Amino acid sequence: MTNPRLRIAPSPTGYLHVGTARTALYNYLYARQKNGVFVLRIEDTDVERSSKEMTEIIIEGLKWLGLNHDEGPFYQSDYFSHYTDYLPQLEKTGGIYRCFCTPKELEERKQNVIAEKKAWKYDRKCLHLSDEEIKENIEKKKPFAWRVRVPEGKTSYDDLIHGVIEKENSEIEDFVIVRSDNTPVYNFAVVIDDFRMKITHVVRGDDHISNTFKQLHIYRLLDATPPSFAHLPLILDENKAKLSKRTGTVSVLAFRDMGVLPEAFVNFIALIGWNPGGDREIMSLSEMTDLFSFEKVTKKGGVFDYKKLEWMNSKYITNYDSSKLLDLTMPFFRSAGIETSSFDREKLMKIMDSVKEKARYLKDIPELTRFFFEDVKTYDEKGKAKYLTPERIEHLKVLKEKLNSLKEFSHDEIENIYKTYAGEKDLKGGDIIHPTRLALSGRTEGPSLFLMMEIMGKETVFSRLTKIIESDIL
RNA sequence: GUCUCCAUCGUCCAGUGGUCAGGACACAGCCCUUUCAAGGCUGCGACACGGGUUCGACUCCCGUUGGAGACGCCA
Repeated sequence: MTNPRLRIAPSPTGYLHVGTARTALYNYLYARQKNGVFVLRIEDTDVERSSKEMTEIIIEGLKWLGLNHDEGPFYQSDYFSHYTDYLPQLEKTGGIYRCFCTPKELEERKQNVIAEKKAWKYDRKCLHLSDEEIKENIEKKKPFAWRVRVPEGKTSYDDLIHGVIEKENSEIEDFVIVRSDNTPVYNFAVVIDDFRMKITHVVRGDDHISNTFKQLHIYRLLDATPPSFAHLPLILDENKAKLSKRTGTVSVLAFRDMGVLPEAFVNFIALIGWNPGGDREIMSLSEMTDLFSFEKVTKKGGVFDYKKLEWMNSKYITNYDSSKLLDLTMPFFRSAGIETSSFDREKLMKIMDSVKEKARYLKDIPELTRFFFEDVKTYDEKGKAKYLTPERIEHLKVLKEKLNSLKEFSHDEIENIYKTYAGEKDLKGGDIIHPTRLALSGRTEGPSLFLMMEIMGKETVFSRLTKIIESDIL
């Protein structure tokens, strides 16, 4: 067998949906694993709802995730004529027919049927038109759509995830493939595209299972071998309904903008509906590529658990390369209004390292590190009462003197001063550490104090200590 | 309403006839500690129900119930 060809075919809706991202991921993993080709195709046959910007957002999202495509992007709207080119061929088979019913007529008949509490399906009115009637309608230039005539019998296929799925043809209506304005409908465009692009595996959401039966009939009329299908379980919201814009964050780029690392996001969504077996959870894209298989994809829809994403993201941040982390965090400093230019890169990386394991999102980092960059303006109220007692400020005075004698203002040296002083005065470390931290950062929590002092440097440490010692802050 | 899919802790997954039903997130407690985190330990917590098949069912079959999805000249 030749190398597989897979595709992701999003419709430009203004954002890259989390579900689409995961579908893209599984397509990508399989294509890469089998040395296949991953195609990007934009399904914009609904011209009114599509735009260039929307398409770019999707491409940007895919790029952020690192799911690079090999071919495309192709735009369905560029190929409108291709679809209708197949019409004569299809007509010859007798498998399609013209439908002159107007949307309005259809709607009326549909309502009548529903009123009787019956299931609506196209009533085949136009299938029974005589040749003369058809001719007459055409001469009168009455607009028409093309419908597929679904034959008697059953339609079935072997889904890579669900196994054999079967449906009575009587349950499938004669569906439209070309609108009366001569544009193709989704189900038709998809089949023609997949056929022309020689797609071998169609991997998409569960919600397309019912479309699959219709598409199978088009393949039949085309006399083409259908691709393999894999229908993925849906990603659900807390209410176990299909994740939608209404019920949760659905845009992939929104996660980027809150400071989720792409690797963490990919890892997380991969695990909704798939697992290589066993207890493995943290995996890179290339590891997943080796491990992926459709057999291991779950059938059950999975809830998008923000808490677990948060955990996974913090884990990734902790283990991330400091330099890369810094680059990705810069925009967040900017939007937090923090000026970082007075620090060199080495120092900035140290700052990153000091808070790496505390941040859940990149957007947390500016607030976690603000005091490194700006003077302390406010001091934690509770901390002030608790730690900045006169007695403790006395300690700070002495400590400041001792620090002054230091040749090297480093973590270890500073620690030595504090430990020794605490021992001499029979104090607990916290008795001098907490007041110092508060004086230097205005806060009661933060990075390890001695490390913090080393990063800040002697000058800043002294000026901030002085401010506390000399002011009547109490 | 019709059709299709699905069914293990609150959530994400392991499990493919014999397991004390395992891990992770979340939650609770304890430990560590220089605060906050992180980390370590412990706890809480599930095979939807009813029939079969079998020496034996979470695992196989049927049904019930429940949930979801699709029923457009949207994609």
